Parts: sequence; C-alpha cells; structure tokens
Amino acid sequence: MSTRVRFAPSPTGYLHIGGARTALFNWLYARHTGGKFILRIEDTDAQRNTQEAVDVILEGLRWLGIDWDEGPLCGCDPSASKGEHGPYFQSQRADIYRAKVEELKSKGFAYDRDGAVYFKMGREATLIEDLVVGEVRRELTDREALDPDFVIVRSDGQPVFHLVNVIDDMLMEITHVIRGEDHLTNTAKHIALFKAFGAEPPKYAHIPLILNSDGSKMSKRDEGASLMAYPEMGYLPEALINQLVLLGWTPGDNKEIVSVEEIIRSFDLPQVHRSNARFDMNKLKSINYEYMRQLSMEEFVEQGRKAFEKAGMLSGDWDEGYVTRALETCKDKVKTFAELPEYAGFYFVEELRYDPELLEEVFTEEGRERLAALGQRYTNLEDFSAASLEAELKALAKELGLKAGPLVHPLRLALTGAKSGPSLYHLMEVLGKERVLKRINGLLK
RNA sequence: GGCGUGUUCGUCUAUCGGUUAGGACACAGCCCUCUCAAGGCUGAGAGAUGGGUUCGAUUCCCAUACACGCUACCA
Repeated sequence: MSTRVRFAPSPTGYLHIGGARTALFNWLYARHTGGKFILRIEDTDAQRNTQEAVDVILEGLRWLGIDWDEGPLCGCDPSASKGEHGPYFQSQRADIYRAKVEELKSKGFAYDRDGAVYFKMGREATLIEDLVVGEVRRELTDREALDPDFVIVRSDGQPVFHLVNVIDDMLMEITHVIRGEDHLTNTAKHIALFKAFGAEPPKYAHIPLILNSDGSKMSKRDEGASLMAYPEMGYLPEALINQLVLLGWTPGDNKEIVSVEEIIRSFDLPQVHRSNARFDMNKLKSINYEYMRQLSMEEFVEQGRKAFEKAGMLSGDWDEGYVTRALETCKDKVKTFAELPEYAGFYFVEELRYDPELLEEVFTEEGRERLAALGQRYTNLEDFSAASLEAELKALAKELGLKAGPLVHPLRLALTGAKSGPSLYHLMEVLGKERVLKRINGLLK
C-alpha cells in the first residue's frame, strides 16, 4: 500500500518553524517512500480562519520548496483544490462530521450530556506503537480514572480537534501520522476513535519539538519562531531545510551539508531522534554560508540586488552594470543576504558618513599623510584596474619602507567608512577613479 | 497532583557493552593575507546523580533530579 501522509496546520496567521519542520518530515517521508503528501487546513476555529492566514501557510511551504499532492491551491477560494479526498478545509466538512457523530451515537460510542456530545472511552491503558518513540503504554491519568469520556462536539455544535482530526485522517486514508511529540499522549484518544469507527488506526511517528536556544519553548513572539522570518533575514530555503532536518535526524558519515535529494534518499523514521533540540542561529548562518557559496555569480547578484532594493538602497538611478560589479565583489563574503546592505552600502551613497570613533582610531596623523601620498599616486594613475591599483599601492609602501597594511587601513576607511569589507583593490576598480579620489580628498580636507 | 517522553562538549550530534568518547557550529591561539570572511594547523570543551546487571557500562535495568509535553466544551 502506498503511503499517505499529511500536514494539517491551523491557520493562525503565521507558520511556526516547528510546524514547518513537521511539514518537512512528512513531505520527506512521502517523497522517500514514493507516497502522497496531503495538505489539510484545520480551520474549525472560525475566528482564526482568514484567507490571509491560509495563504501564509501555503506561501511558507512553497518558499521551502515543499509541494503537496492533494490540498488547497490558495486561501482565496476554498473550493479550489486538487485531490480526490476533499474538501481539504475542515470548515467545509461539517456535514461529514455530523454524519460521523451520528454513526458513533448509533453504535453506542457517543452520547449527549449538558448539550455536548461525549465519546465513550475505555478504561484500560492504551498501547501506542510509535515509529520514533517506540512502544508507549499510556495509563489513565487520575482525572481519566474518574471519568475517561471526553467531549467530541461542543454545546455550540462545533466538533473538537480530536474528532475531526481522526475522521479526516480516516477518510483521507492517511497511513502514517507524523506530528509533534506534544500529541503523543492524545494518541490514546485517537486510537480509540479509530477503533470505534471500525477503522484501523494509522501508524504514528511523534517527532521531537524545536526549542529556543535557551531551551525554553518557542512561542509565537520568539525570534525565528515564524517561518517567514527566515526569508526576511536573508536565508536560503535550502539552508533552512538542511538546518531543520539536522535537528532531529542525522545523515551519517559525519556529513552535515546535505542536499534535499540526498535527504530524500536516506530519510526514514526509525532514525529520527527522540529528544527535543534547540535551534542554533549560528549554525544556520554557517550552513547558509555554505549554500550561498554554491550559488552561481548570477544567482548571487540577482538575490543580492533584491536585498538592496528591499533595504531601499537602490532608489537612486545606479547603473545596472555598476550594481552588478559591486555585488560581485561581495560573493562568498557574507553569510546572509540581509548583511549585504550594511556590508556593501558604501557603493550606493554619494556622501559617505564616517564614524568619529573609527576616524580617531584609524585616521591618525600618520594615516593622514599616507592617505595623501596615496591620493597623489592614484591621481596620476591611468589604469584603474585592481591589479594596477595594487601594484601602485605596494610600490608606494616599498618607497616608504612600509608593509601594505599601514596604507590599506586609512584608504579602506576613506573609501568605505569601515574597517572591513570586500577586496580593497577590486572595490576601488568598481568605485572608479572619480569616486575614489573624491572620497580620499573629501576626508583629507 | 496524575500520565507520558527525554537527558553525551555551550549548541546540534556520532557511538548498535570493550573507542585516547568522533564530527559540526560557536570559542581561543597560530599560519596565510589588503581588511573581513574563507582555508590550514593547534587548543579548550561532554556521558545529570545514585544504585544495580556484567570480567567490563555512555550504551542494559531501577531510583532520583532536571527538562519538555499532555491532563479543556484549545488546536
């Protein structure tokens, strides 16, 4: 039998990074086994259900490169979807739930009390065979020992999560439920529901949670909790996927940078870890750097340009070629695209502003003299190529009996306003003679 | 309170009873170098605690501690 897995988010207005990883693991499993990945929107809570909230989820998955075989196509039109097991919005399945509740009642598994419908739960412990956690024996809690029954339809007529989740998984013929560990103990209820319907429960796999770097639970407002914060921070989707998959699964052979194709090939549930993991932004950065290096120069420039536009730095009419050449000097130098505007912003301002503290530190009396000497040489230099600029600087250094450093530092400061940046000679070539001399002289006077 | 899950360097992890406990990120130092980054080399850094089982436990069992989850007419 072909595997069918699903991701069933609730449209809350954002996609939690943990949810994104749950989606990822489901998707990886579907692709690894050649099965189907289904997207279902759990929007029983009408207040949360907005088109925008649904689109946030769809956009997030698309950004990551996670595609679904069945499910909605957009938030704007709930009837627009693909797959034979729809509707894929719970808000459109009310009739199904009603009928199923009647079925439970007629079978003697459900009854009314105080206007709500209750499910008649057994009193024995439940054995859960989890593909990740192993065999779990769920005993009754003290409250359950008093009364194990639970509500499946509220007195306002709204069916609750446990019920609809099970009905949908059953009708959509889900074979493997891969979800967060926070659902592990709920699984007893779900298994009981499946059995009451006379259906075979799916296989379960509960994956660990993602925690903040300090070990606390990652909640909505924490940094990096929202998936879309990552494109915002200039990360590549491939890098995020790599990071997420590493948090709970190991490729083996001490390998860490693994392509999606490689992951799909070797990913499987028994190797998924059982313990929660903290999200390390430093590690993501370093992984992102690896992926940024793999980008072609064209791809890098294109995305770099977008980062600048987003920062509002390309508002002047800068020459296309100039922008491209400027960005080319930044390749392999930054770890995220978001760093670019600060790293190379000096290319795109007419008047450079200098940090007084930096000036004091680098621009000493000696530095001033050296910069003036350099300005002289460069004024008379015709070939303003990186190689020529370098040769000229080194020649002057030799004459002055200095190493390159003492000349380089004040020059870099004059041109970029910073102590570090792209290759100095290449940056001068891009800036061009006019700008270079203007900045040198501007600082000298 | 009850129920469940987990616990190896700061972080993510490797280890299928016998290892100088390996790697990656971060950190420190050195080299390279026009700066930074990268790269090369080196360093520091871990089996929560206490009991068992065993010739031998990070690995198996139990307890404790701690963390996390669930315990709703939330999802």
